[in-house]
Amino acid sequence: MTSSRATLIQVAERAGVSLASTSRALHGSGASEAMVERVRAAAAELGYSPDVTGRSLRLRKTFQIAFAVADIGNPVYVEMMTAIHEVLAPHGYRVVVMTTGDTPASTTELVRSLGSGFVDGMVLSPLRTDDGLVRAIKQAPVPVVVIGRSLGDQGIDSVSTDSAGGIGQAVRHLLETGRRRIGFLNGPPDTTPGEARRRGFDAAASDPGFAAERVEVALAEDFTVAAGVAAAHRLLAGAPDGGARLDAVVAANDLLAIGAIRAARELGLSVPEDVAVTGMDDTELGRVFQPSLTSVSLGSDERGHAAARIMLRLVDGDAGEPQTTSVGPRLVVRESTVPRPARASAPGEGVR
Amino acid sequence: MTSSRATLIQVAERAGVSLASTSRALHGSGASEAMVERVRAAAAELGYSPDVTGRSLRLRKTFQIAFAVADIGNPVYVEMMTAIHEVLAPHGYRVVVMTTGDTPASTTELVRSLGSGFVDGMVLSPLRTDDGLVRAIKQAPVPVVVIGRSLGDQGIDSVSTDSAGGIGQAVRHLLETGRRRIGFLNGPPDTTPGEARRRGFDAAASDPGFAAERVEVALAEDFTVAAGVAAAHRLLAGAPDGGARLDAVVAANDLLAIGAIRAARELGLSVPEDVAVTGMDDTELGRVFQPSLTSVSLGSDERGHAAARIMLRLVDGDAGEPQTTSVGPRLVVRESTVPRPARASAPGEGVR
DNA sequence: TAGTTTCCCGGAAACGTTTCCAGGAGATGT
DNA sequence: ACATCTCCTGGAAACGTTTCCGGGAAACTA
Repeated sequence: MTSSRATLIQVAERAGVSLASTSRALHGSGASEAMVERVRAAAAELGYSPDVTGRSLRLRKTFQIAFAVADIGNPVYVEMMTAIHEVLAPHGYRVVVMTTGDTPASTTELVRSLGSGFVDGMVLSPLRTDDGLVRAIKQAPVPVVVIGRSLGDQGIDSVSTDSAGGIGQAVRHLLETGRRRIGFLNGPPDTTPGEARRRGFDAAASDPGFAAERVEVALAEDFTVAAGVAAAHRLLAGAPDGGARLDAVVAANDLLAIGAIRAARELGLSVPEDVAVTGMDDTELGRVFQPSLTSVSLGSDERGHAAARIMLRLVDGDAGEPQTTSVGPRLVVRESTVPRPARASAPGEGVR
Repeated sequence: MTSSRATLIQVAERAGVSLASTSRALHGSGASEAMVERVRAAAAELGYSPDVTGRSLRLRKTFQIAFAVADIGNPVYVEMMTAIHEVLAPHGYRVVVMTTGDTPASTTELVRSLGSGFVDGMVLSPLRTDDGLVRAIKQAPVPVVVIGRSLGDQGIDSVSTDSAGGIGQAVRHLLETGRRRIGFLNGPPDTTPGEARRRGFDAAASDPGFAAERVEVALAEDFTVAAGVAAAHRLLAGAPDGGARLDAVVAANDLLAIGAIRAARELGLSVPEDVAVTGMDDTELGRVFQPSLTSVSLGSDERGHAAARIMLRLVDGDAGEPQTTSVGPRLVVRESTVPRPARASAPGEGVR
């Protein structure tokens, strides 16, 4: 917190050369060996470090990428952010975290604010989308890569995953392991993830091979453990018509799944013996939980990586057609669905 | 991704007034009512939004604050980041996430890079510290607030917590609930948190009222669940001299604690009946775990809030003496230490 | 040796904004 | 009616950097 910093002009004076040469010697090309040495020495003496705001203004480039989600505390988004940072940092880009708010309108406002030019691009994972948001993204003054929905046909670069298909994988797994009375624990259906999960479950349930005898659905107020506990209680409290109790719960989310396990325990049911539970997202939380959680991985880190790589391509001016890249869902079977755990691996397996 | 954006000059031309007046009309004071209206209209027609890089250059202010830690995926740091963002965003500051690397040297390098002026300040939580880092922080060209160690006497603004005292609270709690053979599961002792925990345990163990009959220590390779499992196995495998097995484990961290619970289960021990386990940090993970984890809260969000508020004060030029503010540790008793859970509250208690 | 190319260097402009400064117009006071 | 003051406006400079452009010297070719 000391003396004001040295500027390029001062370095130039110190080295006794022009400003232009100084700049060239430090960054660009076209400087003689002697010049480079001389300027370097002067810069070192003065402890010069280039000012990025001046640089940004001239270059029209900030070397910053925004990452915007509704809830930066959500483990899934944390994983994405980490992945994005991993890819971007080595290329000299900084990551700015932002929150979208819950509504399409607030998200749209955020996208519009990109006009201020504080970042070179934005990786966005909107919780809810509408036409206005899509329009805003298309008109954004900097590249926007969307994680969550395939908007390639809309002319928007996006990284998607087949979470609907993932729900299908979970359902099939439960049927294959003998479950017949299946509850579907979803979050708010007006969100992008909620809508996709619902679609996935409906598709699975209308499959010819769908052998379930009983199906019930409950909606949690949001994608949290607490909401999951409450909704799962309704699901597991007992069949309203006196039918047999559910023996499996497909949760839209690891947090909801853990809520379901908790509710089951509170009702005196054991997991997986009495009721099997599947989650989605394959979070650390689910991996270390006891019983460890069977979950559909949606490759949060892969998606983050992919989005970041697309972003790098875009900010380097390599435009090309907007495209949707997709990472496949992958069921990871753990203790919460199979009575004799398939834990053939070493202690602490799946734990980082 | 369309036409290049409108500049203030274009707004001025459109409004038919000078550049200076345009700027004043939009931000500053000293513009007539008519002028403001006229300029506003022109700006609206052109869809003008001010360019922050130009603004930053002139104002010598970026409205950005860096948040730097070793591992941005760590739940504790995520909580801090969220808290910091909550405080700063309403004041118009953006948060830039950065990683310090594992060593004091890499952290020092990061602090030095602040000379480039891409942020107005940095909230830093270094994993390891040395004299060079302390010097670099003191000489940093922008305010730095350190979370983790009290460096107020070194002339550095910092937010600390008494994690050593927190370990003491955990130990006392275990003694009070009848435990007598206590294991201490620490992380790398050369880290700031590791060192503080060790100090705390040593202090507790040398207290006159320390009634334990047996004490053992194990060091995990890092602060992760996997490392915790491995180290806890050593701790719980049985006393080398054939003495009675430990009946309590004080872990330096929630992740290590969960590792310990897992190891206990693998050894056929039940928690908390056979062995009680305490964690530290009071993370979401520990709250939803089964058994829910008795943990010492170090107020990650409080610390984040405090650091952000100090930062706001600093960037607003209100210097004052560097100070250390401290938030107290707070033991939260849950199922992992008391056989008959004190869960008097509603289902899903402590779960967000 | 003269002409041509290559290589470096310095001057100056530009990126978009805020603010200092001077001046003009109108209002107020005597 | 004149001086003084207040209020508003426009010109111009400044923040720190990169890069275009022109020119001079050196190196090459014929």
